[in-house]
Amino acid sequence: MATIKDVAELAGVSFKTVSRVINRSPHVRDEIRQKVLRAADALEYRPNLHARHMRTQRSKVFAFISDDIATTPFAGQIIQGAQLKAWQREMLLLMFNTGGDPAVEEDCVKSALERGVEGVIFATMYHRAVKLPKDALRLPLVLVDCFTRDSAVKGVVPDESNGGFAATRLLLEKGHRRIAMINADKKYPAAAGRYQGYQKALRQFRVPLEPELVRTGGWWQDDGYEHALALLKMQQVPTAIFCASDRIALGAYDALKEKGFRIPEDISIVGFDNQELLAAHARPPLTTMQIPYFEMGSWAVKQLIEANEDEDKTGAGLTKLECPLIVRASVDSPPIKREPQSKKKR
Amino acid sequence: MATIKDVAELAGVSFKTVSRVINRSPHVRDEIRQKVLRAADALEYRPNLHARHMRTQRSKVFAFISDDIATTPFAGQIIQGAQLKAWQREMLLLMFNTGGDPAVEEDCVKSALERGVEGVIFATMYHRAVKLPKDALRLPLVLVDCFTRDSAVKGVVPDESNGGFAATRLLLEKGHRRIAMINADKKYPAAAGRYQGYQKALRQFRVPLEPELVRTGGWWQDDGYEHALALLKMQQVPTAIFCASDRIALGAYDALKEKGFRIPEDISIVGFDNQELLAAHARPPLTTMQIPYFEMGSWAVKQLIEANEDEDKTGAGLTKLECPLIVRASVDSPPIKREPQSKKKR
DNA sequence: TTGTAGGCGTTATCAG
DNA sequence: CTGATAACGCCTACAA
Repeated sequence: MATIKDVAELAGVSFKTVSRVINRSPHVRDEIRQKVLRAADALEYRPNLHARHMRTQRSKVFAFISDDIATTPFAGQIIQGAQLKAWQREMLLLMFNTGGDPAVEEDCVKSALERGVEGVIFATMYHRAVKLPKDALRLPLVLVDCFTRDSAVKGVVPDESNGGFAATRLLLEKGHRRIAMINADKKYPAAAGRYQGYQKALRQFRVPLEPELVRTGGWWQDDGYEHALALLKMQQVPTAIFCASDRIALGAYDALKEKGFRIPEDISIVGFDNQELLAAHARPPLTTMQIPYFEMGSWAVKQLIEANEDEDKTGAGLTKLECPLIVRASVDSPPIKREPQSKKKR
Repeated sequence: MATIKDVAELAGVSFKTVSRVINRSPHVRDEIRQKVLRAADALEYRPNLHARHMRTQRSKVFAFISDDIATTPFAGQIIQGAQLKAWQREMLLLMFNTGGDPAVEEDCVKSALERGVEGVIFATMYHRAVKLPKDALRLPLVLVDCFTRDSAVKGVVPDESNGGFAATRLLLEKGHRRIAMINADKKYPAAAGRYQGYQKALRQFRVPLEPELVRTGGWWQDDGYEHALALLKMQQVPTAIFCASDRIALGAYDALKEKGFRIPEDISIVGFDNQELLAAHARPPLTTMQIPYFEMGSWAVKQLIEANEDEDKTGAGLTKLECPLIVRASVDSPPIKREPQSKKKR
């Protein structure tokens, strides 16, 4: 690879002049600038960023540390959000994957330190509390989809509660009054938040919360299937179900279809996550809440960049990003009320 | 951050001795080594890899350039495979995302060059032919899930044909003789390969290929649904369907269920991709072929490392990695043959 | 507007 | 076994 000196020699100037041209210093005669540019082009010169970093202490690299990138389809969105924003500022992302192992996490931070990264994005693949690896705070740090118990670090998570609220409100606005929720265990912040939103919406519409309409279990299709089945066996079947995940919703789909209920004519369904693969291609396509993974990734990098530019913009605290409603075809008005009927399989 | 000289001073030795200790040179007295190690520890010394790189020309970084990481759930597996293998060798991955834009691809390569990466992994999110960005060949390069028309570059793709063969063979071994295939357009190497395998298996079992059993369209649930519907309308309904993707298979699921066919009692189904989210949690869980994304990522990095160690191991050519069969519950023997029945909805 | 000296933190070479 | 000196490619400070 050609160096700055090679270019200087070919252009017949000192290497410092080349340096000025490369760095867009205004103090170079235009004629000379052209000459240098031509020489650089001819030699296919590329500045060596490692060398530059040694002088400037700016590596133009962030570390992206995640717990488990492979098992969830969301990782890509966070990464892309982060990557795109970084690319705009000519920054790059160095990938680390810890598998959730604290020892590996420490090694990652160590490695990031050795490479002089200018900041760290620490991302988890589901919304949860984390313990920071040692030394993590020696660098500018932003948390994505997670938080520390003391929230002493800057971070971003989805606004679960508002999401649950919006999902439930949609159903209420359509006229539903008997709305079930199939939730996951409330030990998950996502489940707890979405449930809060559900409650709040009911309250706002003065619909009493009926505990037997709220069912709790796992995040998966099976859970949705079983709970939906139970819901369908009730004396008075709900006219709508808010599911805490798209997977739960699709499990519910299976149960409803099996029992001969039509979606959305008989029962409306709302999911959560907007997993393209599932939600957009279900029959009927699923109305759901999107989690702003892309935006969280992008937001994190933005914070890092701003903190780098403005020393005092470092700060702490948790930011919540809105979950947009994705309207598809699984929600409609409730069926017109008939004479109370004895429950039977149609 | 402490430097090698700080450590030397604290330990009361020359900085070169510290360097020796850091680099595990055997030519240091043990007593001095301990002293240096203690000093390094006390100062929390970390070698500056940029500085090291300047001397050694070894950045210990590979570039991972992908076209579109966010829209497919597979990206994470490739990345993790690559990342893990790299991590074993103390190498890191620098992420680039091109969005498929050739101009951006060039910028990525340029950027990779500036940062002195030791190799490039160029990955696409579905199996296809690519044109290499300019200058890409100035670096050791490995293609993942794609290939160049002239296959002058080293690369790795799934063995689609063998996968299609194994899927079909499973069905044949179970006793099926009337096996439909719902495929995607054969312009996709994946579709073409899987179809080849289907043909080969039939041939091997001396089952004549019936063109009306082979249906072609897109990769999605809708396609599977429509084609399955058409298949069910045939005079003689197939006893098994090999679907070129899990999404197609799940669309077929919907159609079969709607028409009252049971899986696998009436009709067996095999998919392709092993998308955990879809296949493992379908009702019934879907038997399918796994695409070795993780292995491809890992393989790519391994090649790069070996090429770095052995100049002459660079070479070209396409490697095909096996697609393992994932047995779940959607395949069984064909139903016992009855009197030919008039086709009717059950 | 241009050029020279010095140093960023390492490792390589070669004496001692 | 240990240490002085040079070099990697670039940028900063200062001088011309």
